[in-house]
Amino acid sequence: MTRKWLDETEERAWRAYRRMFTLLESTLASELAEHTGLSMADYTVLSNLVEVEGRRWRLTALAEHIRWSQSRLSHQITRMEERGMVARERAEGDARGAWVVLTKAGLRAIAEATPTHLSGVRRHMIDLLTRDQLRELGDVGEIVVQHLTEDRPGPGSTMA
Amino acid sequence: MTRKWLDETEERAWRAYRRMFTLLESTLASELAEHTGLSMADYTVLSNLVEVEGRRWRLTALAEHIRWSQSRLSHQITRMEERGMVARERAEGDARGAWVVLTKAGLRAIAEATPTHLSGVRRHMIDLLTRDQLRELGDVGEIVVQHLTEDRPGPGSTMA
DNA sequence: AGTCGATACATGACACATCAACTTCATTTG
DNA sequence: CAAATGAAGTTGATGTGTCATGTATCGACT
Repeated sequence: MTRKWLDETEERAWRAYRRMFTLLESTLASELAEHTGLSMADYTVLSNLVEVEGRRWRLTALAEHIRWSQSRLSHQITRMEERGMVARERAEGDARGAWVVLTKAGLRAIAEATPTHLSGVRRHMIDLLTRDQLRELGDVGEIVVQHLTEDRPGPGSTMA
Repeated sequence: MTRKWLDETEERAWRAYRRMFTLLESTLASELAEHTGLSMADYTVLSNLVEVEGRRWRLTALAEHIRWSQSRLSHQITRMEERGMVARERAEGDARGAWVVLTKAGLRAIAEATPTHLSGVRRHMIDLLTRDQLRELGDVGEIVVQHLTEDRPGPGSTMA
């Protein structure tokens, strides 16, 4: 039962990583909610819309990009639509499809939220680390990501 | 709008980190669910119970430890109680309080789940990294964690 | 044209998380 | 010691995610 699965260095890395995520996420989420009224889910959708040509995504493509299930995205878009931040448009040339497009209100919202959010990212993480640590973190992330995308399952995720 | 908030190195680190988490989490969650029928939430509770003296926690203490709200934990415990993995016991000496204790079934469940889970952690992350990278990751995590616990808010989190 | 299997998306039921009360007991304090 | 304050947990309403399924359309093949 008390057999060790990870040695000391490994366990320390794993625990620290996990705790970092938990704390960081909840801090960023509450700062974002407090300053802008957006949830992380909202932010994910909006920020992905704003940084793309035409400010529109096909539902499925976006879902895949942010690793959400189609269903989750569809529900989320429905709710955001009700709040006027995005709109659906029928896709020309494919009568099944639809675009999610950013509205003026959505654009305003993300424009306001971005500084808040990224300054939090900076204060609570980026600025605490050296250039080397940032590079290491990038390397580590990319290694793991690459491993996990060498075919692997699809959606069923938790966030962006 | 296209003003840069993070430089290239910073943005790469941030994106890689985030993507790593998303992928890792969903992979580990589905492997765990498939092999053991437990959710990550179940695993979090069980693993924290098993590694402590007496295999019991006071509700509030556990909630704080894993950074959940009391309410969330209470609901989760109720559901796990229905499945027979944990039980509540009234606390002696404090008639308001209650202990969550691990049951035999819960012990069996976590004993089975741990190898599955940690081998996933290993395969999908630990074994991909060098010792130095593990140490760096540990350092980075601890730096951020320390910063975020220098008073900071409480619960309102998302996971363990 | 007609069938068939895939694709794009929506939906409703259910599981889980969050939020704001609420209950019960402990502790402080005037 | 009574009243107030606070701590420990619970509960129910509501918001959000998941799963299985439904509907429409597309594309290919006959």
